[in-house]
Amino acid sequence: MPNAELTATITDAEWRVMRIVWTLGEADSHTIIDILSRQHDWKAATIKTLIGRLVKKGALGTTKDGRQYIYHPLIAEQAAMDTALTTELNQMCAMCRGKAFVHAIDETTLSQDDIRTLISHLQAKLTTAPTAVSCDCLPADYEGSC
Amino acid sequence: MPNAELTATITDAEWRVMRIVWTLGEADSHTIIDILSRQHDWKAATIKTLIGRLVKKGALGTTKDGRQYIYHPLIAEQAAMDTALTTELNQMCAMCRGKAFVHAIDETTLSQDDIRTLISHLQAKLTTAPTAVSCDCLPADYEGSC
DNA sequence: ACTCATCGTTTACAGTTGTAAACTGAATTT
DNA sequence: AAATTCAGTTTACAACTGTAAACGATGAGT
Repeated sequence: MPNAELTATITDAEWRVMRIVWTLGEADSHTIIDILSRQHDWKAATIKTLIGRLVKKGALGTTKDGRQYIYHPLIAEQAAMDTALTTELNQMCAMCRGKAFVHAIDETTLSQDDIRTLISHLQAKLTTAPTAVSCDCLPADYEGSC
Repeated sequence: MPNAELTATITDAEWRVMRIVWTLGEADSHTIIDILSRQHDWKAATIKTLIGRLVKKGALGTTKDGRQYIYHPLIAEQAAMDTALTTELNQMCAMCRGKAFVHAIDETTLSQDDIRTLISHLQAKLTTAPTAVSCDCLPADYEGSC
């Protein structure tokens, strides 16, 4: 059950490895290398490096299986995604986040269920939402807006 | 009018600089350094480096004003945010993006107008949305789901 | 004219990331 | 037992990042 708190961050390339292991639940390096060396054109050595780094930073755990290891996630996929997205958003101007969401949602394929969930969360939010969100890019003694 | 297509990416630290210039519309280095050296505890030299890199990579333009420069954005803030968010999302499993949105929206303060816009976009999307979005983490010949 | 304060540019340097070859030890084959 | 084959580990290396000191030119004050 993956749930550890990750110290380091997972890089873009490492993210590809995690997606394979998250989806399969667990995988040996042969499988990971087989899939990734086709998806991208990465050499086996490259993928081995990424796996090694993920183990070292605590994102993947290992179970010995004879000569080789079986890798499994130590962090949950949804939690990693949530954190990555929130971190990205928090870096942006608070005032502009809403429009960024609109754009992202327009660009993303979502299931009917996801859309209904989103609508209901948004409707609930509406009752307590502020009239406006102000720009937080400047210290208090400067004024301005995006 | 900022609109250029950016070749390189803007890093986290550089993003802080851009937010100042985006918000003020234009700024001299003294202003940028004044604000940022307080927000973080960056030395003036650090901020100068970041400004220089942003000019070199085409994110900031300059206008000479006597001995110094006035910096102005060459790329639009909303476009940069949209791209950053979409890029981040596209790196994740398609099946899990909806839940990531739900989490992000729960965590983000949005204005009533933003929420209404989001709801209306979502309602429009609902009519053509698929029943489910499947996992795209593996090649076709492997099966599996997040 | 000389000195001082600046502003922008150069140089610095360690850590991270992408990309991969080389090596090492154990298991499998002959 | 020797040779071969992998799986994992070490080493490599350039580019990018965060962080900053040092330097050089130019305008301002004396």
